[in-house]
Amino acid sequence: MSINKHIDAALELLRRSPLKVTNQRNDIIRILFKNGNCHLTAEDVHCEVEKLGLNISLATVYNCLKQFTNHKILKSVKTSSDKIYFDTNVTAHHHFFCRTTSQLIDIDSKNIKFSKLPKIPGGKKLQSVEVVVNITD
Amino acid sequence: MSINKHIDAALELLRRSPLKVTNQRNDIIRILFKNGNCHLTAEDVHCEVEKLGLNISLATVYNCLKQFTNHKILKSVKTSSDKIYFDTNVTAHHHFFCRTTSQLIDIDSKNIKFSKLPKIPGGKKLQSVEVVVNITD
DNA sequence: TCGTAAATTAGAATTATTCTAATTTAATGT
DNA sequence: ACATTAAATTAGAATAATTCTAATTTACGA
Repeated sequence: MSINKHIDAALELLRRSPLKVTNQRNDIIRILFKNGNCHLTAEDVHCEVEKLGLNISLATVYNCLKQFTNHKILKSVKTSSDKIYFDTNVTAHHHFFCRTTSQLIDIDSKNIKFSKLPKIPGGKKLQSVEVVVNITD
Repeated sequence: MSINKHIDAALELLRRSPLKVTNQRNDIIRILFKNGNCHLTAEDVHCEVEKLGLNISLATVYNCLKQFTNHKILKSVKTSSDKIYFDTNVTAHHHFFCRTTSQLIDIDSKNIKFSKLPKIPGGKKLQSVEVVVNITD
């Protein structure tokens, strides 16, 4: 068991999920959550895997990130960049996206409030409201 | 000259831009703007090109859409889908994105109001605030 | 310990998009 | 009108991110 609360919490989510607990999944969770909240691409994670000398294929990295997202261990974020970012913060929140550096920064949901929201089209259900505040250098 | 205001306005924007006015660009503008506000992918546009028997290559469709976006004749929208949607509405506004049907629906900016927005990180400049209201069937 | 469904893997395939390099064209100045 | 030239068009190759395939391995409940 690690000393890192974020890692422990995520490992716990994995154990409670219907997903099987494998060495690869444990390793990937340790990589993702070791620095608290962050935004990593599949390639970022795979680089870290290589750096640590772990043998986890790129396909497995993609599979795990997708499954973790399906099971609310991660959240995926799309921006005007062409990569998928995986966010270790699964609570409702928003993002700054810097178009110069392609960097994502969390915005706590208490820092964005709406005084007006539109009516949901008939027959549809609200799922989530995502705000991206685009910034530049 | 067409009878369609949207088409005429967009053709006018093209003429006023530094871009050269070509048959392909005029044709693509007619396809994009004939139905007023809409959200099309490059593939959508190319299908319509084929259907009309116009000979415009896919590469040209991509080039034109990108140039139109650079010159504010179009706006590009990224969603949790993996395609770029091109929006004929270039004014500030937001979107519903239906995750079931992959359909985009405009939200007029007067229907979303903020009572609180976050402070922009130091050294950065605000570019735009984009809201996506995700919905499902 | 066994059985089986799920996970992993290497590499191929796919998808959307961009690039390349040769050809054609639009718009400018004469 | 005509030549000039930078921009646009094109087919097809290339790229980049991601997903798929099919064979092998593994986790874990019975």
